[in-house]
Amino acid sequence: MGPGRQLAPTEAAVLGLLAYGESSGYDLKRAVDRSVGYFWGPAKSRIYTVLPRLVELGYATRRDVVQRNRPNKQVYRITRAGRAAIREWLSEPSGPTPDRNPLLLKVFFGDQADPETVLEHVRARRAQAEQLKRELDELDRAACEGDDADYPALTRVYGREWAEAMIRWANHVERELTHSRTPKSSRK
Amino acid sequence: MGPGRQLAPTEAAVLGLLAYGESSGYDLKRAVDRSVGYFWGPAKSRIYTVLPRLVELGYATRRDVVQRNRPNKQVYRITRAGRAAIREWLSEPSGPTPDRNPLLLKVFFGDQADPETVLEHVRARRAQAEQLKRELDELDRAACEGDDADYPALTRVYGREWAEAMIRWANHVERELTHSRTPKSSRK
DNA sequence: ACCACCATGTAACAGGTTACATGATTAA
DNA sequence: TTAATCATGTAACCTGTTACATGGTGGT
Repeated sequence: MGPGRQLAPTEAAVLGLLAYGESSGYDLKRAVDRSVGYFWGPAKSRIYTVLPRLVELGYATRRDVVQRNRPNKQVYRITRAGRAAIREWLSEPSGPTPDRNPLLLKVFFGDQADPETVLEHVRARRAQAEQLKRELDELDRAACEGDDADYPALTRVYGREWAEAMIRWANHVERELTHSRTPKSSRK
Repeated sequence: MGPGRQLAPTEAAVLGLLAYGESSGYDLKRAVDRSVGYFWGPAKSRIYTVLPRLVELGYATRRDVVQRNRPNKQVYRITRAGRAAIREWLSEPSGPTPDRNPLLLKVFFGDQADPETVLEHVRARRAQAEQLKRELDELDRAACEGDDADYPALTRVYGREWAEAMIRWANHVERELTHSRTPKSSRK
């Protein structure tokens, strides 16, 4: 038994979903897209790579399901060790923020291009944020289960908060970069 | 001359900083930390790896600087092709959002641990956000140059907006998860 | 006839991290 | 004497991506 090097995020995501019931790689890919997809969206190939790994580690078992009229499946089921592994992972601190924002990099060096270029990037990102809000509304409607602590709902609230911050910022950038070519430092 | 496969973010960051004047890997590491560090912070080894690459691509030149009383340097200077490469990179759309938020993953699966665990993560993140705000204030004070379009300042505004969204969200989570163990769905 | 969905995987590559290795000078 | 700063790099590893490969079934 692996004494326990800790879980990578995708491993944790897959294992976490597996905790709600056994499923195949194909199923998991869809489950990911419909749940954690907007803040953790691995390629399907990654899911298929991760699953045998989890079996190796003793965190899941694999079972062959024969089907007629469609391809057979490999169905995975979480083990007790697997559940322990998630709890373990959940209790470890997640490293600092995930920095890494290529858009900001482009804005930072914006003086090496013309303002229009930067504006396009920012507007595109704002459109994405608006799209995200719509998707979150969709998810809210689809979920709508709960009373007690609804954790997925909390992540949707985050998504919305993030999207709104993004939109506010985009508007700010637009104001700064368009009409007001006047020397002005309106530090908020 | 490389016809141009496009720049990776770290390459762009290094090249972008090089545009303000020649410098060594060591200098660049510090420049990164003091400028784009809070949204793009590569390890120093990455910087040292990237620099010779940029020379290979014809985007920078390297020059040996002999020093007394301290180690010699390799000093890099951006070329005309290098400047063109940044403009090129700036004009390309940056892919969607960088999803990838391990903290949210932990929150999402929060029901597989106890609420206290989740709260600790969220509080830790809020503390980081508050720290970031302080650092941004610091940077604002240090910068304070400009009239005309001040791009770095725009990225700091983003940082602040992000931090504040994070703090609001953390407070929300705290309210939801602490005293109110009551079945309630206060969809904002 | 064609496309979408079901279903699984491999191979090549990219982009990054940590840890290791070295060594002089200067300030406390 | 001990630690920080200056200074550069390599090696091993991890996590992830895209593109490729295959093939039956069911709806339009």
